[in-house]
Formats: sequence, C-alpha cells, structure tokens
Amino acid sequence: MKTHKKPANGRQASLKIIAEQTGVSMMTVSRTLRGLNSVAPKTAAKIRKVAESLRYRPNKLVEGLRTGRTGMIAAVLPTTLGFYEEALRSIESSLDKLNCSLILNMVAQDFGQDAMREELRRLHRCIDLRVDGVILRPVNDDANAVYFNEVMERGMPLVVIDRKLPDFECDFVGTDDRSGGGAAARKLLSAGCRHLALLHAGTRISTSRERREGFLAATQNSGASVCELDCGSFLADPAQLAGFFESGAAKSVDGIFAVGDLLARDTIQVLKGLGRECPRDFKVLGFGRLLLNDPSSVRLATFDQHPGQIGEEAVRLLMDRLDNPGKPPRSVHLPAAFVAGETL
Amino acid sequence: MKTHKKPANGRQASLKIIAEQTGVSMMTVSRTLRGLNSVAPKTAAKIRKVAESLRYRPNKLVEGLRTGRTGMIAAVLPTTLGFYEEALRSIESSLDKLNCSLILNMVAQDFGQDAMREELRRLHRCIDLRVDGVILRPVNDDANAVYFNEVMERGMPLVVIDRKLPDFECDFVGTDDRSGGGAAARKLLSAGCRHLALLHAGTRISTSRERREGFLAATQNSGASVCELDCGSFLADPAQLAGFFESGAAKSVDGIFAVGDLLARDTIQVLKGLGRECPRDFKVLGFGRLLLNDPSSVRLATFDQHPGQIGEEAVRLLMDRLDNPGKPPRSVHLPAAFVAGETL
DNA sequence: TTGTAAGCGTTATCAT
DNA sequence: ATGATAACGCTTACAA
Repeated sequence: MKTHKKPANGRQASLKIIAEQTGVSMMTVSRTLRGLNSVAPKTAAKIRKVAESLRYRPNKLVEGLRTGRTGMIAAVLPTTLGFYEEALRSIESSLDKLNCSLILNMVAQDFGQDAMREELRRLHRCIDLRVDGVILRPVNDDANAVYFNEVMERGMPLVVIDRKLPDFECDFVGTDDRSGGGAAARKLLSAGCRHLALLHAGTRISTSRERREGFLAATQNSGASVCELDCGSFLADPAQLAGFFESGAAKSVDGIFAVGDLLARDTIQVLKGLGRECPRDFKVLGFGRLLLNDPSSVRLATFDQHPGQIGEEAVRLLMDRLDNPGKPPRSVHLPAAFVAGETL
Repeated sequence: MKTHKKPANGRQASLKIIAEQTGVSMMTVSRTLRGLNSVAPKTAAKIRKVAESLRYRPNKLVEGLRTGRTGMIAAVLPTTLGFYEEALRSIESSLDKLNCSLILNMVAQDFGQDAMREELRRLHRCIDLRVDGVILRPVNDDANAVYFNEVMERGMPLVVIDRKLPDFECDFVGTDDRSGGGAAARKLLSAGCRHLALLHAGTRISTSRERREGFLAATQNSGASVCELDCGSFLADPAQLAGFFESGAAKSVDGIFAVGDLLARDTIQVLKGLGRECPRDFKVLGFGRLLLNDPSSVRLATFDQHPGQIGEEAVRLLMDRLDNPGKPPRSVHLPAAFVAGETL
C-alpha cells in the first residue's frame, strides 16, 4: 500500500494537494468528494482513497466566504447562566441538528462602561467571524443601542430572548409574563389569600414589569389588598425584606407573589426569622422554577418558564429569519406553567 | 435542482466595495484601515469615512484561510455542565482576553453508538471550521480512538481536562486526584475514624481511580479498617448504598470518603434512614465541591478542585502548544483544597 | 503614494 | 469525463 504524504507546514489536506497526489485537476477531486457522478469510477476510487488517507475534510471557512453562510450562530448570555443553562443546552442541541456551530459569549451582569466594552468586543468578534445570526439575552435597556448599531443595522439577524428591549424591533422569544403574573394572582386568591404582597425587581426589566402588571390587573377588583416592594433586582436584600414585612402595610400579608424564585426563597427565610411560618401563616408563589437543582430546600410553588423551549424556539425563529429576511419581526410568548409546591 | 442559499445578511462591506466608492484601489483601502502610514492623509480620511458609514469590519474567515489561524477554540463538555460550568466560564473569559472565540459543544454523558456519532459529528464540524484547537472533557475510555484519529492526527492541538485518557499522549489539566485521595484519608484518620468506607465510581474513570488509589495508599499502615464500594458512577443508587451499609463489613463504619459530593450527600441521606446521624455517628468527606449552589443542604466537608483554574490553565496550555507544536505533551495537576464542613 | 498579481480552498460556469 | 477560470475578502510581495 502506497503511503501518501501529509500536507506541508501543518496545513490540512486540500483539494489541491489531493489533486497533485492523484494527478488530476482540483475540479475532479471536488466532484468526486461531493459525490457528483460525472467522474470515472476508477479515478474516483483513487481520489477517495487518497482523500481518506489524508483525512481530508472540506474547509467550511471557504463555504462561508463564498456563500455568506458560515453555519455559526452566536449566543450572548449572562456569565452566571442560572436559568439560561437549560436554554443553552437546547440552543446547542437545536443548532447541532441543523449542522450549525454555537459560539458562546458570556457577559457580566453588571453594566458599567467596562462591561459595555466587554460586550461590544465580543459582538465585534462574532461579526468579524461572520456569524449567521445572534441569540441574545439583553442585560438591560442601556444595551439597546449597541445591539442595534452593531448587529441589526448590518442586516445580521438578532433574536432576543426572555427580556424585551424597549423601542427595538426584532424577533423575540420569551415567557408570557403578563399572563403569568395574572395566573399567580388568581392562584393566591383562590387559595383564600386576602392580603397580598407583590415583590418585584423594578419596571426597567421587562419580565419583572410585565409579571407585576399582570398581577396588579388580576387583583384589581378582587377585594384583596395589595402592597408591593421594589427589590431593585431578582436577588433579595434580607434587611430590606425584613423592613418591608414589619411595616404596617405588609404586616398582615397572607399571600406573597415574588417575580423570581430566589426572592421567594429568601422571603420565606426572612419571615421565618420574624416568627411567621409558610404555609401556615402565609402562602408564597415564585416564578421561574429556579430552584430545580436544590432538592433540599423547600419545594416552592412556582411557574415553569420552560427555558429549553425558549432556546429551541429562538433557534427556529433565527433560521426562519435567515430564509425570510423581509418578514416583519415576530414575538413569541410561551405560557408559564404552574408548578405545585408546599408553599401554597 | 440546485438550491441556491441566499447570503445570510445581504453581504457586508468589503475592501472592494469601499475601494469602488472612493475611487482608489483595494490596497489603498487595506493600508488605510490597517493604519499603515503610506497613505495620503486626504485619501485616508475619505476612505475612513466611507468605511465607517458602511460599518466595515474585517472578515476573519479570510484571515483564517490565509494564515491557518481562525482564532476559534472548541470546547467539548458534558451536557449537564455541573462541575464544568465554572471551567466553562474561565475558558470563555480567557479566550476573550486573547481575542479568541469559543465554540461550545455539549455531549451527552451516556455512551452508546448514537452518542458516539453525535460527538463525532460535532468534532467534525469543529475541524471543518478549522478551529485552532480543542479543549475536551472525555466521556470515557472508549472515546479514545475518536479523539486521536479526528483531532490529534491532523496536528490539531487537544487539551484534555479533568479525566485522563489512557494510552494517549496529549496535554492534560486536572486535579491531583491521587494526593487528594491521600489527603482525604488523613483528614478522616486525624478526626479519629478507625473504620473507613470508600465509595468510588469504578476504576475506568481516572478521577475515581486515582482518588481511590491515593486513599488506599494513605490508609495502608494506619491501623484503620477500610471497606469499599464501587458505585459504578458518580451518582448514587440509594438501594445499593443501603445494602452496603447494612452489610457486615460496613456496619461499624465511622468515617466515609466518597470520591464525589453527590455520592456523599446521598450517603448521608441513606444512613439517616438507617438511624445513623452525621457527624454524630460517622464523618463524611466528599470531593469536588459540587454542592456550592445548594445552600440549604448540609454543609459537606469536601475538596475544591478549582474548576476555574483548570479552564484557565487549559487555555494557557493550548495557546502554548499552538506556538510550540514540537514540545512534548505536558500534564498539569492542580492541588485540591480541603473545604471544611459540618460533616467532619 | 499608489497599484498589480498571486494565493489561501472551494465551487459555479463555461469549455473541451 | 475532465479541465480552466473567475470569484469570495484580504494580505504579502513586487512594481511604478
């Protein structure tokens, strides 16, 4: 058996090299390896043998150069994956099925000038690689301009997930937070709660804002009282929580909706410190099913946002957008599903 | 019939386009945009203006084609990130600093023919994209051949992390599991334990094997008794555990080393069911600091493997390998650090 | 100071 | 059945 030389200088096998070693033209090699049948069987066999021995693999960079399609999709997610880990998994697996590659970018949550530059650098790298599109969980409103200037304006498809960007027209996939907030209210009401507390993370983050709106709308004419606390983020400040629940308005609360599970968990803890037991003295409902991997903590009643479905749908939207650049942007709102727990 | 795929984004700006719009040659544009000073200031200004208005960004695919360096690094990690989430973060951030992009591949843990094909498909995609190198956490021994054939044999640098591949010469970064196992033994002994149990995950996975070896070596002449259970994996089967601890050998155990934290946690649970309390009746030591995000479970005494450092070091090794292809393969073993807990 | 040509790996198109 | 050429975007080497 004849041994074939490896490509020089560490470069991988190419059509040219195979052509040289078999004494035919590059085109014949190309045709053979693509399975086009206009090649003489004998020639084809020889070419295939050489290609195999050189471990030839087509160069996708070239395809990207020629066709404008690289098969690379960028994802931009928070450094602390948390909720998005499942979304990441489904994005990766969806892309795999489409024979596409995932370029992962993790950005810090906090958003000063430095973080902004960090994010911009990553976006530019993706653009320079000519990714086919970007799936992105926005950090906050301020990021708006960046995404638009750097991605959308070049006609590079962008799918935003989970949090909406205001005044920004592009494809979106997330939870139907408004309905979720409404459902939460109804759950607490039908559990007999008359003094409700709403713990949210402010109105600048769309998920918090819309869950709040849905909740307030659904409690409007219910006869129940509602007091609310803006926690400023999805993470609790125990002191703030304690202060709130000792204040007049919240003293008699018997039903609590927290727009995030972490907020809910810490609330239970804080109230326990104040001598109030859940669910004996009050019910609690969270959102996001974030404590899935925390089997030893209390089984919180919550809402599942199906992050896997969000990721899957994001890829679907992105691919659809690639085929139909003209279409108007679409928003997909997936319903949140109630998950029973021992806190309600 | 030919399916002509449209470009993803109506083609982006190129040197050619800028050259046409400014009435100069591509070379002048190239020089200007690279900041070479051999361009007339007036011409340069005009070119820069056009480039900016077209949002020109250099095409990295081309650089990859020309230089053989794409600036892309592939990571191959288990679908259930777990322990590797922190490694992932540090890999991403290390690559970012080097202006490199991360291609993430997540592979299922279980390893039939299907999983094998899945993995191979992903590896091929990375090769086709001409990634500069691969950082990989092997699934198990059987994967050996794949990695070698598809990656190493092409001269594509491969850095294996955490689990060693037998009979396979390539760069490696992981924990010093042998010393870790030894340290675990000494911790239990100096806590006064005389009847030790070792729970491991078999000898095919290097981490389990070496922790076991270290543990056994360190207990050799200690006077303490040692019984062991092969759990087959890092996940516990409660029934198997219960059976073991009710058996003669393990009935009087007062110190347990589990090669993984999950095993340790479940052991405590199982023994509790048998009426034995930790640390009253027995001490437990885990490995891996896997329950970090589980604040409500028992604070297990364990060993931190610093997965972030593993990721960082893996990138460093990979980059070094790219610059020095000739060097013999290196293995880096990072020490595991004891983490106190209420179980010891 | 500016331009031309060749080449990286591949394929569509047009010959032979 | 096979080959030559141009083109994708860019840079290096070589003119002018």
